[in-house]
Amino acid sequence: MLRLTKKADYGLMALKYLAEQSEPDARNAGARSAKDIAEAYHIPPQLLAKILQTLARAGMLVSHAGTNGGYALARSAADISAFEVIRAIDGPLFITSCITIHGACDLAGHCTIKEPLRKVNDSITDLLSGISIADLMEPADRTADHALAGGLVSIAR
Amino acid sequence: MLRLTKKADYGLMALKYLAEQSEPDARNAGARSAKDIAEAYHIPPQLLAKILQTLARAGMLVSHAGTNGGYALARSAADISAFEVIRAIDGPLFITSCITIHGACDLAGHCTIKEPLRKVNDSITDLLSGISIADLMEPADRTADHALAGGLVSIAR
DNA sequence: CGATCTCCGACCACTTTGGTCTTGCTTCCC
DNA sequence: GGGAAGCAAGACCAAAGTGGTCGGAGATCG
Repeated sequence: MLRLTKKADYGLMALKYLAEQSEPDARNAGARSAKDIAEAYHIPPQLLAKILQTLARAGMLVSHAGTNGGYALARSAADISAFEVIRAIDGPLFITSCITIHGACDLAGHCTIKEPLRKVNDSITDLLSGISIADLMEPADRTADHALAGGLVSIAR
Repeated sequence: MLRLTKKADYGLMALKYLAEQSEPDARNAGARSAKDIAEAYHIPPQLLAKILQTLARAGMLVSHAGTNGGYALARSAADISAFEVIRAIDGPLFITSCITIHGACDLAGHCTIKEPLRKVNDSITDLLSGISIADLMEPADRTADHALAGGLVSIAR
């Protein structure tokens, strides 16, 4: 269905939340517990915890255990792309099922449509790569226009 | 995982096959049985049959029962977009799970990332809408370049 | 008219996803 | 140093969606 999973959704929301919280001041190093984030968005705490762990393992977040611990962005919000997040959570994304990591189609010579679709796949990848967590924080309208017209992709209607 | 299902893959392949077969001459009105197409691509015949039924119901194919019957394109290959096919088979595609047909997010006010992602969603929709079955038939390299550079989307690397 | 071919709709099994529970480890505060 | 707060990591479960199969209904042609 060409949709990204709820987990990826949650991950993006959490990153955006962390980016917002850590920005205004460095009062508490921007560390927020998984529970806090989960409550802010009304999502299952334990599920979010697992997602945050994944992102921490992928190097996008740093975790701090113990009292007053939590998660914080490992990098600047502008340096984390939506594609990176989705890839970390949902795994490598391939638009067609016949495109494997080896680039070989399981239908060998029969599948003749994979090449054009691979181009589409690349386009989507590029599109998502050009959108950072920082972009998500901007006012809705400006955000997309910025991301789309800001040098990466332009759509001609 | 942002992937389209095998069914959609099969559907696109079948449409491409029908477009190719019906093009050179109108010997048999371009009608091909589901079994023929399935054998050509080595995919389960009955599964393909179901997919073709769906496409027929969506108005992209016309079916003809009985001996020497089969399916044929209802329109020109250039008038059928990849998006239309995917939408018919996999249902409406929404990149985020919180974007419903009503446009309302199930997390009410909490979900703050849906607006930027909706733009991404629209971009992908436009991208797929600009690719027709006819485009799939062209030589691989020219195809994507044509579809991408041919007025719809341009990628700046 | 009837045999055969093809479409058509319901049905079933498996994988993936979303979500929960349990256990253990690390850090901070008293 | 002991306990509480919080992360880490694993198994586990239920629901949904996907991939695939089966038997019947209807049309065509000899």
